[in-house]
Amino acid sequence: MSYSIGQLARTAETGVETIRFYERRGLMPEPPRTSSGYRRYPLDAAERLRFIQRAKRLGFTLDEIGSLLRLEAGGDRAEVKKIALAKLGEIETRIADLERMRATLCELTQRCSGHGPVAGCPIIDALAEETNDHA
Amino acid sequence: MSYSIGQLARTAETGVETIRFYERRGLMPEPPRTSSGYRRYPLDAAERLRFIQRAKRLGFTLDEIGSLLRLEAGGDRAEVKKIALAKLGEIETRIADLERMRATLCELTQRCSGHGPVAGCPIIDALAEETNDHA
DNA sequence: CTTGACTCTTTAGTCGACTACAGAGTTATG
DNA sequence: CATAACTCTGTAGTCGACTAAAGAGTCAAG
Repeated sequence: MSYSIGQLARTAETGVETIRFYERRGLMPEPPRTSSGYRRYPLDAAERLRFIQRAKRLGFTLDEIGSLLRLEAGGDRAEVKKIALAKLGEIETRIADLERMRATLCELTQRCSGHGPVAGCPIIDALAEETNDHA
Repeated sequence: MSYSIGQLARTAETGVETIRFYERRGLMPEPPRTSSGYRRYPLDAAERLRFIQRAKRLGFTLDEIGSLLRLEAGGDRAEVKKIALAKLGEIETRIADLERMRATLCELTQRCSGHGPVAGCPIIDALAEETNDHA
């Protein structure tokens, strides 16, 4: 048995267009075709799509996922770990950036009474002031 | 005195194209022009650009910054706080998402020896396995 | 007065990951 | 066998925030 692209999409809970897009991007191998040109997918194609989805949830880009898939099919474990550690570093940087924003916004929203005119609003003041440019 | 667009760009440490882009987006008001059509900016234009930059660093989109600028010129403090709280919520959501990724990646990279073939690599296994689909 | 730096408008390209559409052919169902 | 649902290719649009480039006009310095 094999899947049509629509069956595969339903099985892997993704879109038909997405599968074709992944094929163009080199993430999904080109499947065999029927005589009329329809794609026929082996059953494990769904697992490959799931792999992609899980990797996406971990923050990997499609290019990185492409590398991981190539490594899966015979690669060095060191390479895999390198990619994962790089991603971990990126994510930690993004968290740190967001934490800084969170801290500032948290403080400003707490200091803002939330009523009255905008004059003297700590939030607007923080954005407008020419001092305090170290946020 | 007033700025040419290039002088303003240098003063506010941004690009000429960016200023024109902000004008099109409605973030910067259309300045008066010289007889030959060159933009002449009042000195406080630089402060408006700084406002935009600070707001961007706090995670606001250009549309939100547009709202904040409109509120600055006479609005309700409640509106400002509402926007800021919404942004704070967004950021906390993004942090939570990233923390989840971080935890998973952290665990996987620690469990991965980093040498040998890819077979049995915990990272690849986690992505490939049909179980454990709750990350 | 010439040269180079600046500015003008309009249009298009970038990144990432899709998503949509047009127009044509194919397959499955009643 | 008609019709609906599916699939094909190729192209273009989306979001957000710019960035670049083309081609023409303007301004300042020597």
